[in-house]
Amino acid sequence: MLKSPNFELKNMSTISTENYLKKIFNHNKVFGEKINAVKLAQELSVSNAAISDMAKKLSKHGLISYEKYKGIELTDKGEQMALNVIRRHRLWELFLIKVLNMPWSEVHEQAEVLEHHTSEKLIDRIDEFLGYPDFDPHGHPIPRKNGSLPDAQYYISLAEAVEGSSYELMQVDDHEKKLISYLTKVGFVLNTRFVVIDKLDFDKSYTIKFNDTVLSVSQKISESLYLKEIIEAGEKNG
Amino acid sequence: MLKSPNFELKNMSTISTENYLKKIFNHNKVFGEKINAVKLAQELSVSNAAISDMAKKLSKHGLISYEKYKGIELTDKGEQMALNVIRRHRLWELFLIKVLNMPWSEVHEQAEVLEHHTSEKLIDRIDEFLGYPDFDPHGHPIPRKNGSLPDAQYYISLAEAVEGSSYELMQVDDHEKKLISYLTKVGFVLNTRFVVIDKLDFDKSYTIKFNDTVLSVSQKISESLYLKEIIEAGEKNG
DNA sequence: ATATTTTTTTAAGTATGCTTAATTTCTAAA
DNA sequence: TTTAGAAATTAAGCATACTTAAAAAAATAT
Ligand SMILES: [Mn+2]
Ligand SMILES: [Mn+2]
Ligand SMILES: [Mn+2]
Ligand SMILES: [Mn+2]
Repeated sequence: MLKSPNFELKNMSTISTENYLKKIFNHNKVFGEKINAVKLAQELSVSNAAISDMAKKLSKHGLISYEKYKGIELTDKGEQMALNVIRRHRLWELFLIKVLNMPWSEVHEQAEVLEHHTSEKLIDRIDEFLGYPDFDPHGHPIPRKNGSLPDAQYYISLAEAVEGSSYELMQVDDHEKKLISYLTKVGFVLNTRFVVIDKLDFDKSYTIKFNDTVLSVSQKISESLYLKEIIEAGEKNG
Repeated sequence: MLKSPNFELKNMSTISTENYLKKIFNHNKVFGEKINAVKLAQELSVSNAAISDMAKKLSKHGLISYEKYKGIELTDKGEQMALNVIRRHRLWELFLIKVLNMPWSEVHEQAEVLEHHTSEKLIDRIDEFLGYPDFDPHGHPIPRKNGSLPDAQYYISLAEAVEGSSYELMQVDDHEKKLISYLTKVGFVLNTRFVVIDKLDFDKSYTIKFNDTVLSVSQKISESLYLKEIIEAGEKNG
């Protein structure tokens, strides 16, 4: 009997593949289109050659469909796997913050690791412990056990906010550790309600007020903060 | 400038090395002597050649001292690393059981993975959450952050117990998932108090009674159960 | 239609951590 | 003290997941 050839269709769930699937999924979610190979390489900080290799493997295992020069897309199977990793990631994030009081700024990094090392039974326990939550601490929806996603909430970014209106901070991009540290330090955390006092054309910065704090927010930061407008009692939407 | 040679003295903390260090430490703890290479290979289910390779690496990094044909021993540095892994393992076990209600029988396996993927900050939070416990759910001491070990408690195994005496179940070997499932099923869990009713010379099995349950325990199982004798009020030890 | 640029693949090589098979080194028993 | 048998090492190879450099393929611009 011959030695088995390069690789048969086994598990195919490694840390690397899980991270590839997640990136492909997220790009599609955010931009509504397939990710192309060069972009994926940049996002994952690997060479184009690495993408080429990996794309072959993922295709062979039926996790992506890849037409070269056209982009990479998840199959249903690949999407289910991606959702599962994202589920583990977001449940961990919430758990680390809510239960273990880890700082908001450190939680993403640790979840990025734990997401690959968590059995189904363990993640179910965490889910149960948290009361089957729908959103993670950054406001992102947590995929359910069955693979469905809670209704996405479409927030506007602070960069789209209007002077004089009131908002609640609902979501923050979680990949910039320093940003999250900063927001925590100044007390501008999730669910904080604030008013936009001023919008400076000069540098596109915003001046906002929450509690008794007046804060100037640069354009760059304003693009990472997502808000829900607060309609005051008595006002009518329309 | 030349490409860096085979390997410089970098981190040297990988899943593999952590598991090697743990095994070396535990053997020494249990048997009071260095582990020899062949034994280590068996324990880790790898070939002797793999041990040879890895022993070279661990030595080069100052984590073990290895005299061939004489055995492998941890250096102080290696021992601190081992204790750290064991700390993470045991804290996770306790956390998974106490906080997340995972079944006793599944906890070891999951901890075996998580121990390699837990930042210092996270494990400190878990430690704090649990109130800086001294013992894990199998009765084993949990190394402290500073590397010290709570005073080991020396229990006797059921195989050494005496007919007619009362005991409390204090510790169970955690590597046999099936054993732990079984004990849980029959209700013979940690801290159960029981009386040894009978000791059969025929097959070295024990008959014990706890609550209203009478249980026959085979020799093999009896060797994995560790007990503390209960001195009844009024009795005197001596 | 042809040329340029971008995208993609191939080829060769690295590191980790294993394997089996062959060989060497050492211990211990006769 | 020779020697059989452990114990340990070396050699060659595999799998994963990367790298750089070179080549090929397709898209785009002229
Ligand atoms: Mn995150
Ligand atoms: Mn990750
Ligand atoms: Mn354990
Ligand atoms: Mn382990």
